[in-house]
Amino acid sequence: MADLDSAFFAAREVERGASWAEEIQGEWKLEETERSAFRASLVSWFQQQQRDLPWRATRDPYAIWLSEIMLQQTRVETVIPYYHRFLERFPTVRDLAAASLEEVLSLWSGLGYYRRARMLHQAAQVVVSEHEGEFPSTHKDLLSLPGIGRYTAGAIASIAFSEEAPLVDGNVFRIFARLFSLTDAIGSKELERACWQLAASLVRGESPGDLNQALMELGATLCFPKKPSCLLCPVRAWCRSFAAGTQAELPTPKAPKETPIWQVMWGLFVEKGRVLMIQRPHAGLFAGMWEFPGLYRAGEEAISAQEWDDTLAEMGIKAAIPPSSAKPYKHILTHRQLAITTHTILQWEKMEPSVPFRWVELAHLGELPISSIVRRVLHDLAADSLGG
DNA sequence: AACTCGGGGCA
DNA sequence: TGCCCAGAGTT
Repeated sequence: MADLDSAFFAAREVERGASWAEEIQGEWKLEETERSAFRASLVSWFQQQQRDLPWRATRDPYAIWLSEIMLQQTRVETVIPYYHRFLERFPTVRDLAAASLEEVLSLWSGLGYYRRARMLHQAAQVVVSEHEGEFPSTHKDLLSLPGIGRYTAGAIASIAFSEEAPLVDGNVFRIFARLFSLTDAIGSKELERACWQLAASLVRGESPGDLNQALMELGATLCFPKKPSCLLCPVRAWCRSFAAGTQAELPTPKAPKETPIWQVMWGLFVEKGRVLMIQRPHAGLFAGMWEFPGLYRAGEEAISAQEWDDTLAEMGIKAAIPPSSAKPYKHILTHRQLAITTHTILQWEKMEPSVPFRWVELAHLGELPISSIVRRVLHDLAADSLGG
């Protein structure tokens, strides 16, 4: 394949790409002719090859905003069904602002990073109360909304309002690292500064939204983290790491972080086809989401019967029989691993929960804000209850 | 600057 | 299993 690459790729193009990249690395400055040629190649490719994604069929800033919030740290394929459900239920920002937080969290259920849904809801209410329902149209005003940071403001401003606002996401970090052979690690201040500066220098010109989306599209469809498809790349003539054959080694990965193990024990209190659920605090992990009475604790060793009893007693619950029918689950998060044990409990002595609680029918539990792992446990419980 | 915050898809 | 994904807010 390396031979095919070199045969396919003209030496003249390599030299041209290398000199352009050196110039960038030296002074963060490009000749406008080179910049224009790069933009033209990239945007032309994007306009011909772009994927048919739902949020590209609209010019509604509200819909574009919704898609960008959902796409934060979340893959396109995961977002698509959520995007359709949200727009169907909340066609306008006023509909979203008028909804309850619980309903918004319920529709967000399973998508993760639930603070996004809270801030989405808050931002919708700000748009209605302070902007008369008209979505802010400038990068500066967008930044002031909850949940809209540097990237999302750039995305909405450029895509929905054609503002020359730069944007850098995970794709763009990777592309610039390869294009300019930037060896600083992902997550480093040096790489971040360099990439935002490069993005700002490139977004000048016509169709800034297409330029920004083209960069991300390139990362998503060709410039993969592993095994990039350089033969199909519209801008490989400018790619310094392709010329050097080092594209597979970039970007430099960040040092892996530890993911400590947490023990979780949940009691599935079942009565008449219903299960007892409690609501988590409105901040922190799974904020405001519903789950089961129990406890979380850091560490490798299993939760003891004493810890279990004490925790349940504080909640105002006392089981009549010790936990039995233990069922283990493993749930991996970005920054911790949950070793979960569930116990189905059919009898109890005391049931006066001191925290927000509900008895939820196993038959229909789609209305409740729950995490993905809680959904899985409930699904298993329903299957076990109905099956035997 | 480091940490917190989900979940899933893929080699 | 490890990596990483159209990041933002808090400390």
